Amino acid sequence: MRIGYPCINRTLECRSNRTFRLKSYSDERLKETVKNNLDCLSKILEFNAENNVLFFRITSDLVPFASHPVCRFPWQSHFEEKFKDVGDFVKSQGMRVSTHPGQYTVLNSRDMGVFERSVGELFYHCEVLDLMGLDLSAKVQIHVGGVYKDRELSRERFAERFCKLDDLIKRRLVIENDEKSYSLEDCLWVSDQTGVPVVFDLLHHRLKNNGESLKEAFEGFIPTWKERDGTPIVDYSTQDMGKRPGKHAESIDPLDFQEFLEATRQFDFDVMMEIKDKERSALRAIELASENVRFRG
DNA sequence: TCACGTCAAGCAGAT
DNA sequence: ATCTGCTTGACGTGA
Repeated sequence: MRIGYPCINRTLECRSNRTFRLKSYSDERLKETVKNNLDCLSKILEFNAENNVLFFRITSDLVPFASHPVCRFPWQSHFEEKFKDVGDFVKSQGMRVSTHPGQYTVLNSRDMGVFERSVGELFYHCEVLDLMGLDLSAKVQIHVGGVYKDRELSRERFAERFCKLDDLIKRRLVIENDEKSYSLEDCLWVSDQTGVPVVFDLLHHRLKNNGESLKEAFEGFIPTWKERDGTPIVDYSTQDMGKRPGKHAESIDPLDFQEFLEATRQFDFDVMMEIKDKERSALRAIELASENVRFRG
């Protein structure tokens, strides 16, 4: 079991998700921002290594506007060495990284323009992981997408679109259950049609499910991960009490996390701690999990 | 230096 | 019809 956190480190001064306005785009601006972001990513990964954090989600803003037509600069070749260095460090530490393209990536959209832009965005995320020289356990995680008043038809459209994707994308893509539209059951259906692995999001599952126990849920999604996909991934978070359902808690609830570990102890998986205070809760989770024999840290 | 309106993009659900 | 939230605040103009 590896434990990690998404995108931002609040202890360090630097940020790997610096961006700028589209209107102020220039190749120079892009170069400067990407250099900053990659340097900071290195610092975050070094921090993680020192603290036994072996899992990390890389921000989608690493290369701002990478999939936008305005960006013609060959950032791939310009930063080739740097990407490779980051990837070498990840590998040397036995770490795993993932990415999570945003809400605008909708593979099953009825609008072909949206679909095509989504493919471009997925291509960018995969390119970053490829440039780092990482194996196929470095995943790109998205939701199934829109419902358009017909969930079955729309999840079917996702499956059809997925099958036609370039293998470069297909081999890294994984889908995650969400709290409104597509439950674990829907994701497993899509996985059955396509072979895509399923990330299990605990908070989303608590908000939208089909009555499965935690054990049944794990027995469902774990087998969707094949050897080359690496260890199955779980997004762990808890509800921010008193706030809108689905809002992530400010910090880890140690008791809930320990209960969760206990309830799932027969399974091997990596955990992304989706908690607002980022690395702080990840470090606490690692402490708690260290008492558990499964933890590789 | 700071306040605050706006920021590439889609969709669903609430207001 | 308009606003809010998503993984989430930060950019950048104007005073």
